[in-house]
Amino acid sequence: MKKGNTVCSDSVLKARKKPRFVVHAAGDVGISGDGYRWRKYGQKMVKGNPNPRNYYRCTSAGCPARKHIETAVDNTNAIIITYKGVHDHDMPVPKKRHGQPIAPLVAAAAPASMNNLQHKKTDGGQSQVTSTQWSVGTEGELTGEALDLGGEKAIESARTLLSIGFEIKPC
DNA sequence: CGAATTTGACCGGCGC
DNA sequence: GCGCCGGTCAAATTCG
Repeated sequence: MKKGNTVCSDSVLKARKKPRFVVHAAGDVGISGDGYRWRKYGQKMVKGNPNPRNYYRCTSAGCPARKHIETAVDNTNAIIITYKGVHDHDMPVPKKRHGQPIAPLVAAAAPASMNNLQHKKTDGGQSQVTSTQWSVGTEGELTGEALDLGGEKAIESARTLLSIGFEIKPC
């Protein structure tokens, strides 16, 4: 809609990337897999962070949920997930998956739990922002730090997720 | 064939 | 008032 020049096509023709999607942190596995389906709609290089920030949006129609994922500056193996908004629908069962994923990964639970809290706090449910920083170790090490704007609950949630994450095995 | 991902450009808001 | 940065969209391409 805003795009006037389609320079994009040129660039696209120039050289398309082969690798579909390169995960991120070491052993991330499902860091961004919160059970919902996200569609990447943008990527930007933010100052102060040599790593690009990825913008994801819930594929569900009408769902205002958004997710920003960026790699921590300090720890390249740590990612900062910022959730904005809440899902106004249930967890859509991924059609491509085996019917039902064993269990949502660590990060998976994060947003879900927080959503609950937010829902209570803001009946309107408009500008909720939840930042969660996950540090992924080498193999199955997962450390999560929930940095919320003032939510001990968020941290607790994060903790819960953490536990979940530990119990769940990538594969 | 359908869905998802990638990249560049545009727009709006905020700061100086 | 101008400049900069962050955030979002849309078209094209690729993969399952």
